[in-house]
Amino acid sequence: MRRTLPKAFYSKKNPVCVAKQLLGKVLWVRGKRGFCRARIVETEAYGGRLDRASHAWRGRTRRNESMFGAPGTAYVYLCYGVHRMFNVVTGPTGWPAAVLIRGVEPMEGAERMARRRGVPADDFRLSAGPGVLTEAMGIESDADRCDLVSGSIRIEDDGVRYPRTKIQAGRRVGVSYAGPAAFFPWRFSVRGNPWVSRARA
DNA sequence: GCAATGATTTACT
DNA sequence: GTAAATCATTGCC
Repeated sequence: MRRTLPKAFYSKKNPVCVAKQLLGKVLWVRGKRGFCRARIVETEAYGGRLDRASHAWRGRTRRNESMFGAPGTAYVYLCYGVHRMFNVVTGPTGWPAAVLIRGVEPMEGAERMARRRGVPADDFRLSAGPGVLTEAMGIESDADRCDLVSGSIRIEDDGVRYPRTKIQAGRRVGVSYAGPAAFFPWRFSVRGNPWVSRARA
């Protein structure tokens, strides 16, 4: 069983729900240089007017424009001038919310991913971390605003479900500047999975 | 216009 | 543990 997630999956107003439900789903990229699939094992929710950690907290800008776009599209931005971050836009059009994909477990095309990254295919450094998984899967800045329902990057459900006890919630990484929002338990990961990022506290 | 900084990673000491 | 890479955005003059 394999089905591309429909627009309705992404249109829920609360990004936290989508972040939890994305665990176990399969991210799929058909790039100029090949095809790869990987299971999502770590996510973070961002958005709404109260989330000071969100890029949209201060309102709409050229960078975060795509966060206000249609549900089920991509928000890709450059972080620290070095790494690309891949987010899934959620909520109704005009409502700024997104889910950052922070860790994926390779399923298909791992050798190609390994070549891009310069690490062994069975090494977690391949795709455990938001900045490295985009490099591994060949997600570039031109993927910003890409439609995840019909475009060359998609997310599908292959029936895999993690039991509730395997899902871990915790603080988001790298948002200590965000005041109370820094403590929101909006980071979700699969307990014990080696492809979850080694995040600092 | 200029300076500081960040939803990170890696290689150092 | 600390620092560098590297640039768009932001805030302040």
